[in-house]
Amino acid sequence: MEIKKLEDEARELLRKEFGSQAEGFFFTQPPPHINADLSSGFALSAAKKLGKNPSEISDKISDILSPIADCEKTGGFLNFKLKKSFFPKFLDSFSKNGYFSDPENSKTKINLEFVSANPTGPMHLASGSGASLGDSLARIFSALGYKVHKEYYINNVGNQVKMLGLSLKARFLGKEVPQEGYHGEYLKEIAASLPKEAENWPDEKFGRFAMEKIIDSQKKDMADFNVNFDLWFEESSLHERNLPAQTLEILKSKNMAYEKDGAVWLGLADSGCDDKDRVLVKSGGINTYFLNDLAYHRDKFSRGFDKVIDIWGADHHGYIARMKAGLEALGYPPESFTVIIHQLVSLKKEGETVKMSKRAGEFVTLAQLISEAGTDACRFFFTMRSPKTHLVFDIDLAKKKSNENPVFYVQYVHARICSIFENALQKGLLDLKPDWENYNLNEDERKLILKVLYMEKSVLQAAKELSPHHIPTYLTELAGLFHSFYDKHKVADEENKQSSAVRLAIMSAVRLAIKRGLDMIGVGAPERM
RNA sequence: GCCCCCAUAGCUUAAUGGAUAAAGCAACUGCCUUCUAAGCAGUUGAUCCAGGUUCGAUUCCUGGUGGGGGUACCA
Repeated sequence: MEIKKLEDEARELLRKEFGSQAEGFFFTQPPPHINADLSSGFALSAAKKLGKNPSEISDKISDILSPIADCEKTGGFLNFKLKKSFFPKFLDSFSKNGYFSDPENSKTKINLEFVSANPTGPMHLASGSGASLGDSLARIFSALGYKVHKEYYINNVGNQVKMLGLSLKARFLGKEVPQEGYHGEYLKEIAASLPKEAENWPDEKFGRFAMEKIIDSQKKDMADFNVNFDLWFEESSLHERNLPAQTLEILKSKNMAYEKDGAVWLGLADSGCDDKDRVLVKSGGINTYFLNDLAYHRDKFSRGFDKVIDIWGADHHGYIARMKAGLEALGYPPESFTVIIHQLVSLKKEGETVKMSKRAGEFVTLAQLISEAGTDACRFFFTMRSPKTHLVFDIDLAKKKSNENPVFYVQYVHARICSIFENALQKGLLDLKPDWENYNLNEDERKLILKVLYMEKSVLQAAKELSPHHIPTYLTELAGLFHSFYDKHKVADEENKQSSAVRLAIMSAVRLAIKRGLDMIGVGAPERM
């Protein structure tokens, strides 16, 4: 990552003058009206701490960094122009595989759990939102060199399975589905696929049958959505290994758990970790979901992950304090467990906001959405938004006017550049070597290269904030620059081999940036559109 | 009641405390004999309110207003 290298170099040089304050130095992208390659507000921000005036600091920096770039003061800001030799060096470096990868990161093993929808019905919009977020984050972390493991938790034990079985049985027998059962149409279809001898089945077998069918369809949905998990973890495997009971023993041995009113509680209120104590085992002797969840997360840590990240919908945010506190009680440092909350998706259909509830049976499934709008458009649409935004998904817009989705604007760049290279091949321009020393980049060429250079900022920011939306934002900006460039400048031009060679090198980098960016959000880069 | 999230253009959304707030859609005006018009160039248009911190606030803090979510011996 070349900006990072430049910053490291700069800090090294600045350390002699500014000591540890130099660590706060970094480059930013200059605003559009400033004609520069890199900017820094360091002189302004460090002035107070250093006890010097910004102008004085700027002069020093300008001197010190002159081996790297030419510096100019504008107000309190420093604006740099990179040396000519930087550009071919950067393009070459960018073209290498693993450009964003840092060997240091490969030491960190990350477990990312997301979606984990209940196996009681088809996936719907919220699952799509969680899947886009989780999978994109995993891809971004991988690109940065981290070891990432994607996991899906299947809650295949408990009362909901029983209810599912009873609901299926009722459908099978043509009877009324229980009030608190599952009323969706999908159980009718599953009932139709039951064998005849099912009339003699015990209730549990109906539950298992329904769940298997549903899990299969969920796996298919995820595959269709370009999301592939490393592990589909079944809750039942926790119980087979007696892990919840072991977890409870550990908590008891640490004097964190106590009995009251016939139930077992985890003491959290006294420590201030949570606002009240929470039940681990109900008075009937049944584990709460909380205890099973603690056991599950203990299992994740025992598999050797340094960082465990969960992605939950906003309706579970009240659960965070409890989980964090519980894991801390089990001895895991708080920073090793992170929960990302993504806001709920509401649905707009024919101008009205539709409430989604599985039990009411009224929802738009992910499968429907994929078949109507396409995986690429859906994933781009979901990933464009920050997880914090309360997304209103307009289903009619997604269906009817899918070509308004910016994903096509970005993909079109890839297709167009592929076309340019085909054209260049026909004209025999592909073997030309750019003569960088004798070529002066025009403003548009320079801007385009710089935009590719700045891609690392977006990738790093997405990873740091656990927010992949910086990638689509970046890609849309890069696409804008490209389309404008394309319209203005001919790339494969037999009349001008010198510029052709340089521009083809630039196009190659732009195409790669688009390809890598789309790949980070699980979207395809078509060669033709 | 208490806790969490959000409020930017007509709509959907961007903007590590920085410089003239950025896109898409919608509306309007132009541009295909030239590497794909799923495109380009241009016009109109925005930071909920009141204080505070700061050289500098859309961004941080406090208090409002409005929306969403949570406050289970449910899963």
